[in-house]
Amino acid sequence: MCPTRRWESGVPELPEVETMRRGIASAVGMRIDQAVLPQGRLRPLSTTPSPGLLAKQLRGCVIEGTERYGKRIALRLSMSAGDRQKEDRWLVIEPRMTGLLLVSVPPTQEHVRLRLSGPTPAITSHELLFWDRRGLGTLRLVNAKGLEEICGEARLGPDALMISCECFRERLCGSARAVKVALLDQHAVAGIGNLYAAEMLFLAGIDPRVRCQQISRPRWKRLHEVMQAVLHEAIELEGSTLSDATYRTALNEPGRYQARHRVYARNGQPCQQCGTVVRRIVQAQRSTFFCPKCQRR
DNA sequence: CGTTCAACCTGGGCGC
DNA sequence: TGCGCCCAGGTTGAAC
Repeated sequence: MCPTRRWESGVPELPEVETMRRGIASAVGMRIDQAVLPQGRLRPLSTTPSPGLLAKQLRGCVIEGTERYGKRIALRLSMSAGDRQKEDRWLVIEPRMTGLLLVSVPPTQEHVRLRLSGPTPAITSHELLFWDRRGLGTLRLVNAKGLEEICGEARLGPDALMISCECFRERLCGSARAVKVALLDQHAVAGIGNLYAAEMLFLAGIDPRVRCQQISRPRWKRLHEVMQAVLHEAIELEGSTLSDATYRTALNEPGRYQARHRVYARNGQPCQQCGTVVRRIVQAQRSTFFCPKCQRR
């Protein structure tokens, strides 16, 4: 395998989505005066028949708060005063591969603002933008029951940042699957994607091919610790941006956790800990990166 | 139960 | 220089 090949993606996983959620805090308390949705994008709008209707339903709603469920963001919306009899709704945003949430940046002395059109979205004041280059992301407007159906525990496992060590182990330890594959299962634990799975397994010293059943209790404890440490550190550094075409913060800036990557996309390069060449294998049709010496069965 | 595969997409890398 | 194929990965759903 050519070591120079760039396995760069940098898609929104838990740290990136949490950074987006924190980044749009300025929109909380604001009313949606107008929603403009592109026609023919944002594919599976299962609970909202068309972008036009969704735009109509959003108009007048007040953004009351933001929540995150794994890799999804839910904006809690209340109806405007005239519609007070209606129940709260949630706009559930799933960025998937290339979805971005951006807020307008109040102009300051340091900014030169050029309003342009083209491949990047033009940002104007007091706007919240969802921009998705590849159009795989989804927006769904649901009530409390709908939120439970798509983000509840029947659908998503406990959030990786919140889950206790015991619960984490119990949900995974009986599985015959390779631990790397199991970590990506959002029904088991929500929020982990391909990049952070590789990083946490490296730090825990666990071979990604080991079956969950074969992992000892102390190693589950270690994995749980490094999982939460990695996710917290990645949130502090506002996520990972591996090429300028992918993830950005809500202020359209790159994340900084990529400087901390130990194995992801480093195949062919020496392990920073032992010098062994980092390997790339494929598990469940996804790239897995690991150090064959530091990570043991 | 677990896995494999295809589909949804675009843009960058690479072979020819 | 350029055409066309391959590939990244989150999620779903079907087939085995």
